[in-house]
Amino acid sequence: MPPIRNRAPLPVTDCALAKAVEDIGDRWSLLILREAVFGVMRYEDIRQDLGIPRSVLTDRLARLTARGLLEKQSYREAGARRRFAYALTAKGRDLVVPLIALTHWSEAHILGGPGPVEIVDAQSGRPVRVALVDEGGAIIDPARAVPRLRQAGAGDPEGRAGS
Amino acid sequence: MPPIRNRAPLPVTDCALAKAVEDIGDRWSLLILREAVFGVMRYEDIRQDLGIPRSVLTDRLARLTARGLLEKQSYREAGARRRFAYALTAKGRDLVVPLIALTHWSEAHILGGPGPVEIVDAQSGRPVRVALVDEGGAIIDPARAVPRLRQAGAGDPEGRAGS
DNA sequence: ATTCTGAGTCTGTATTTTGAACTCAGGTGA
DNA sequence: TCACCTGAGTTCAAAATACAGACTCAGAAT
Repeated sequence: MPPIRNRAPLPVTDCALAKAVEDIGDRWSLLILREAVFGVMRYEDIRQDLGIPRSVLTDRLARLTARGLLEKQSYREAGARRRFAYALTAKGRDLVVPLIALTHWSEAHILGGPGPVEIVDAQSGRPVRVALVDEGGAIIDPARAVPRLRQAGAGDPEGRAGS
Repeated sequence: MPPIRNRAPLPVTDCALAKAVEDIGDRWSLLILREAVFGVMRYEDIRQDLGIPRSVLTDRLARLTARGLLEKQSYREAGARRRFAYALTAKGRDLVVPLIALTHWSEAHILGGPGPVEIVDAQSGRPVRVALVDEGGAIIDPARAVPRLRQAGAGDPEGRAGS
């Protein structure tokens, strides 16, 4: 008899995750952002890396730009024509943490082992991973993380996670 | 003059993120998983919380079950008919870290402030956040995280992040 | 003047999503 | 026993998206 609840403590419309999904909840956006993280920032390069249809890429770049994750820059290399690059904004750059988290999850549960790319600290060169930490910086086991309503002063009116 | 690269260091087909996107890269899957984290595990309940069309919900539950993120359990409460619950598997439960990371990102960059739900350590009751940590447990600034190919022994043939 | 390339646009077809109606089984109340 | 209700889907037509491929257009290079 699992802890089944029949209603979430919060309408989905107010949910931060739902807003995030509007920005990046489709088959291509996260992959486009990953390209940008790797420094692949031009239309043709992205298209060939991903094999994404042109019309979809055009649309996604426009959407990601409109939402403030990418910024379209035009630049000119010596003796070449003007070209464009879609660079990560601060908002887009901050997505690296969720991106790394998802990648590690996929390596653990889909690939079944470490993938060919790892994330390291540029300073020390040592690999980094994603963890839950409390205010003091102590690492918390994800199984102990539970959601709680911020508003009400009550102790635990809602929000016990399934884990 | 940004560090533009014209090819990613790894074909997208080999990319862990691409596999993850196959599982959860659409408008509904993450929201369904969030429901499950909150303990909302039944077809009708999820449907009403999310406002998702029935045919899509049926399809997504089947897909998430087939991919091993959810498990369809049938159970019977006293004097009621047999019903079904879609419970998180270990694989699904481990998605809470990316989910929390995305939620925090959305609060920071879309909502513009803390949302109504926070994640706390069930033991201490203190809020937790997502961070990059190195092997020693020290917290690393995301701006210092860079991708690197695992295979080749070379120092830094590829993979400088845009940040 | 012709060719090439990057960055799109356009078009016609295939897939998905949506919303609404319909099904079906188990249980309840009369 | 019969009519009714509810949960968990299935079915269907219409609308929205995705896709592949051809086409456009401007600036350089030959």
